Amino acid sequence: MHAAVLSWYAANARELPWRAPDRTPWGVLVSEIMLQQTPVVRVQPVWHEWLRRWPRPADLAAEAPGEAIRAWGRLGYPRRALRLHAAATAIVERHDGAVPATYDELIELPGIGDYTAAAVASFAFGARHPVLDTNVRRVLARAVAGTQYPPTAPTAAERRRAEELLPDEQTAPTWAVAVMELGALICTAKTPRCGTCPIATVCAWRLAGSPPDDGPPRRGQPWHGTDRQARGRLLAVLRESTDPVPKHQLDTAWPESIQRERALDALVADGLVEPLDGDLFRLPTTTAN
DNA sequence: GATCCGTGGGC
DNA sequence: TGCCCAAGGAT
Repeated sequence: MHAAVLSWYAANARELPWRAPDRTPWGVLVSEIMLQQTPVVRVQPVWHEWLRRWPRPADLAAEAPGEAIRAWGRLGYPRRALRLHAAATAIVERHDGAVPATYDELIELPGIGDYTAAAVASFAFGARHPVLDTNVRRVLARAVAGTQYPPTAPTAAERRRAEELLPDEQTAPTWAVAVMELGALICTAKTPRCGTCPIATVCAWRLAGSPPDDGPPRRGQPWHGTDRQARGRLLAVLRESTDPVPKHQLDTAWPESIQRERALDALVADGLVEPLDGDLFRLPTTTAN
């Protein structure tokens, strides 16, 4: 299975800037945060702008956190921008401005969990570490476990599987990115392209006749009318303005007042919005808390 | 462990 | 047309 996946990757890998030979660990870290729950096509232009503007962690750390939120644009989940700014600050304070190379150091940074720590250690520093993202989990669920989808949350069995499949340190990072790419391009969630899959002949799910998922139905999250939508509307107004925005202008962004106030309070509590005297609001100029 | 947290494209 | 999904993390 390894040889088939690795040769497929060598022939089919997308050319992405965070995979280029001249990439930096910082560029890899920024890409991993941006790619959390956000498709590659939307990340690319923003990534270029960030790396042009803030080529090193210290460059971002020197900015107001609100600038990170503004430059985040419409990637979604803007808390990621805030945490990336906090991570840059921590990198300057704890690591002399250099992105740390080990999983244990990386996972201590804000906004970096198991996946991102493993991915940065692996892709930026060549470490041997299981990288369990949604793509890898789906590929292993099908190819090895024989199920259409992985469990809702990563399990010990999945980790053991990923560990067992991990090749030597020389190959581990390429293996990780290759399986991810296979999941992204071929072994997709909805309509897998089994006809062009390099491991279709050994895929347990395929060999079992591609049985449908027998787990509980995966529930989609509601959107219209939610606090999340309201927060998005409010923050969009603030991103558009470099000047403080009067509250009555925010009121036009969401019609329902109770929910609007709750969302605005939550944004302030999260440190994404800074309240000023005189019913004015803006993106944060200083770190909250 | 369940919830919450944005956004937009594809089918 | 909605619904599903996209390199998760924090609480």
